[in-house]
Amino acid sequence: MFRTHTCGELRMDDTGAQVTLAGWVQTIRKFGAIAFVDLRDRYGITQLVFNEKHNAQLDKHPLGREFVLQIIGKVIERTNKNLTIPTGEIEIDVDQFNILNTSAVPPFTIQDDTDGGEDLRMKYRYLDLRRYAVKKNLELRYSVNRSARNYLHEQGFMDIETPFLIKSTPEGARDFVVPSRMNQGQFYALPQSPQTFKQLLMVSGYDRYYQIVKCFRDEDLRADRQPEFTQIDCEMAFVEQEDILFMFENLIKRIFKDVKQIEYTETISRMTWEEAMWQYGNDKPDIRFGMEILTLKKPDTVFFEKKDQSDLINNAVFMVFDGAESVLAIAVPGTAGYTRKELDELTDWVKRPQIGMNGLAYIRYQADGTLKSSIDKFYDESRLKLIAEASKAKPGDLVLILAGSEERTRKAMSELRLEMGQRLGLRKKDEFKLLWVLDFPLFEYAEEENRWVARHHPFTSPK
RNA sequence: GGAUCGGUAGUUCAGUUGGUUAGAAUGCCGCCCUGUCACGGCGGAGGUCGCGGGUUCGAGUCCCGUCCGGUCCGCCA
Repeated sequence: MFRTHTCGELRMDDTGAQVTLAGWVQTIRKFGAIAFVDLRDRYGITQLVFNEKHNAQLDKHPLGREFVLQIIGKVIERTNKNLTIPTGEIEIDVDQFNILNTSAVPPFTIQDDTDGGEDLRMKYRYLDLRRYAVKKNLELRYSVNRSARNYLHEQGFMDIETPFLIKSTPEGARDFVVPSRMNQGQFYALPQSPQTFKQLLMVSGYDRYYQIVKCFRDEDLRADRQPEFTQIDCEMAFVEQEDILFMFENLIKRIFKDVKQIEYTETISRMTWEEAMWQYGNDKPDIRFGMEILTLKKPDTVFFEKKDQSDLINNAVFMVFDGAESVLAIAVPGTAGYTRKELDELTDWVKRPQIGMNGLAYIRYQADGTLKSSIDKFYDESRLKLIAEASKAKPGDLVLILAGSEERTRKAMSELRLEMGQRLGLRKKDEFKLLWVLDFPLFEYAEEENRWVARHHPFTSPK
């Protein structure tokens, strides 16, 4: 047998057994005549012990990191146990070893906290994939995939493959294109999603379809966005909105349960796209903390139906607010004591090109109930108090105000809110809250056309 | 396409106002070490400071150009 066990499975119960292992050399620790070698494979790490009897062979063929070895030896109990790894109570007293392949010195360390930058790790992807942290990510992905497939299968969904070389079906993004050999000068497009095919399937009566499928969009990258990505694509026929929400709410809960052993029992809360943008300036808001946005001013043209509170800031002859399309505020709890230096630093933060604001106004709602602000010249204390209270500030809180164009200001305020939430430790990594943002367009009856028409939000509205 | 930050040892980075021989950590090599597991100790090698031009007595440092990479905007949903 090439190997009798993996490098992750031997335990105290196996002591005394003769085993054959194969794997990669993780590290070598030499002590005069004896040497410890950590042997790694996909399943774990097992410590090997080499001693004097191997010296002659090792002098001739020294080992190095990432050499591939096959060894035969006996499982023995360690005198010094390492309880931080599952195989840490045993080691292999090596009898014979065979160098299957040597290795050049790797350009970065094969460890969780590798010293390699991203570029280098991508260049040597086959080395990066050996790292535990990367392996963990692939395992997580596989686990989510399996859980979703199991659930959808149980719910009667059918996995149906759809073509990749297709006729261009414009969806908004640029198509990736593949030249056709048979039809010179003509091209296939790669699908931006299986949209038209799944509609075809619905028409044909395949009323529950799913596919975990690659999609291609020839657009520029972002840190969290790639031109090629995978989505869980589903379609149901003969259903209402509630049926769909129920089905996929349970899909998400199932994935959390299968993958992370987390029972998410509460009903997933819901919010319309409009509410999300109004309260948080973001279509994927972090609702683990408050600090909701107060709209002091908004342009008439904007999508929102709610009214702004412009009466709170009007008639002050303050050009920054008067000349701005939108004025937004948030109340940051317990930070009225921020020093001038801290506020200047925050101002610089919103002026960064990534945020792109011209400045930041603030109101300190001090613990004693008095108010101080950077806009004292334009608003007396009673008006400041009205603004602060409209933003739900309490004594001890700090109100931050941004002004500018609607789109940029709302986006900047969303970023500022997240940043302040981060600084105050309100965005706890181990806490999560699921939320439906229902961004499906609302429908309106158009008299003149005698039909229902979708009221799109800005992202899907035609140019 | 635009803005912005970066590029120095195998790797991750520091390098002051332009000034002597460009440093640290880690990795690598050698010697020592029989219980390590981030082993330890001693010693050593390792540099086209992305590239091209300019300013200067003198450039890793300043200026111009160019290439590459990150982030954001545009774009995408």
